[in-house]
Amino acid sequence: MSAAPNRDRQAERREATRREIIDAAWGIARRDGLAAVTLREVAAMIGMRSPSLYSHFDSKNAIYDAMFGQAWTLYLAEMRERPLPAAPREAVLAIAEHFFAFSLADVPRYQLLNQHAIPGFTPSEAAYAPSVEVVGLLQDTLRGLGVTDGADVDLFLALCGGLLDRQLANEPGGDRWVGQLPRVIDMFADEVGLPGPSLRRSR
Amino acid sequence: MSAAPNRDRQAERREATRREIIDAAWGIARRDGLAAVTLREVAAMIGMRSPSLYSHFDSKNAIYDAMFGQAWTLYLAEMRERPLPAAPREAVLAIAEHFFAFSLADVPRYQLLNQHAIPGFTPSEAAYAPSVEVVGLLQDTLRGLGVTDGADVDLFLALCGGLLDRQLANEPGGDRWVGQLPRVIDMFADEVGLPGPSLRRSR
DNA sequence: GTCTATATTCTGATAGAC
DNA sequence: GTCTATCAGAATATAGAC
Repeated sequence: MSAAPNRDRQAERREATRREIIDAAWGIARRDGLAAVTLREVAAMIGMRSPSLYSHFDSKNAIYDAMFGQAWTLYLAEMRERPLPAAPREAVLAIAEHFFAFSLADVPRYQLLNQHAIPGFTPSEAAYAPSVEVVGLLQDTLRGLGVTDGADVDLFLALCGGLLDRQLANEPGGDRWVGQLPRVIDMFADEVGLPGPSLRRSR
Repeated sequence: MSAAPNRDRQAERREATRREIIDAAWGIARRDGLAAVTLREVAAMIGMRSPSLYSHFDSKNAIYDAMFGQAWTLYLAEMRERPLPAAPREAVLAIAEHFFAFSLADVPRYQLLNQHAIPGFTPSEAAYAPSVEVVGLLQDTLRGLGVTDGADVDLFLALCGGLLDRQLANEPGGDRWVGQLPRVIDMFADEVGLPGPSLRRSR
């Protein structure tokens, strides 16, 4: 019931080209910002002309869409394979630290995933799916640690995003805000009643 | 030592035209978003042609710059004339509620003032000045309430921004995040040691 | 699938008459 | 100060040959 070998090779080649396009777009975004991504330059980076991209993506936004889905899928995979400390308070901090590290490692990626950085772009349902899964996994994980209220999950995301956004907006590259993460996680853990010693004093 | 009356009238007229241009730009931004502001449409809204705008502003970014300065100046004025409750905890909540109301009343304005929403735009020092004054006034006010550490001011801004950003990004028009403001201010007040009863139970 | 060539549209900005 | 006319350039996207 499998397709002919020739078909497999073609599909593989197509997928490889799609990935080349997406990688080139990420490269431009990291170098010059998300808005600087143009079809001409994406094509040029992989030795193509811009119209050829339309053999692989229906539009420019379809490229952003693929980037969005790919990045959330990567984050989901990292979440799944990442071991967590047994102590609830330490575990919540580890989740937040992972999110911070992922975000700070690639700011344009953070802007695409978490801010509305591209005017005309709204992710498709398919690309949105892994981000929904991330939130679901986060909810399950937090529930396992004792955080059962959905509003508490919202609060956790707001606290993390608040530190990250201020850091990136006011002092990119510094740690004036993100350095307060243990303190904020302590506040959160106290608020929702997680046991364990203070994260700040025990370090 | 004053200028001739004719000069005053001319200066007034010039200032009025500048304000017309800025108001038209705000109108477009509120209707279609910040990025939708074009010189052609700004000019059309006040019965002009786009090249005429260059008699009043050096560039499109100079218009954004004036909008930025104007909005922060307005917020600064509102802060100054707004009375605060005597109880520290209530006062901090009132400051945050004012910030939320101002932000939610005009989302594109919030994006211009607090997010990096315009790719090529960086505010000039002159336009930035009132925003620095706002932070200074906030620091002074919080100090008067017992919040003396600069890191605590950073924390306050991160907490407020975190709720606002998540609300606007995920559920504009709702109150799933901003409704948690009293809770978050309670957390902040507890953390920095402000006296007074819980804001949630006393309401 | 990739190419050349081009359509279409829009942008901010400038030149120069009045 | 405002206008007409235009520049110079960018962008996404399409048509059709190969």
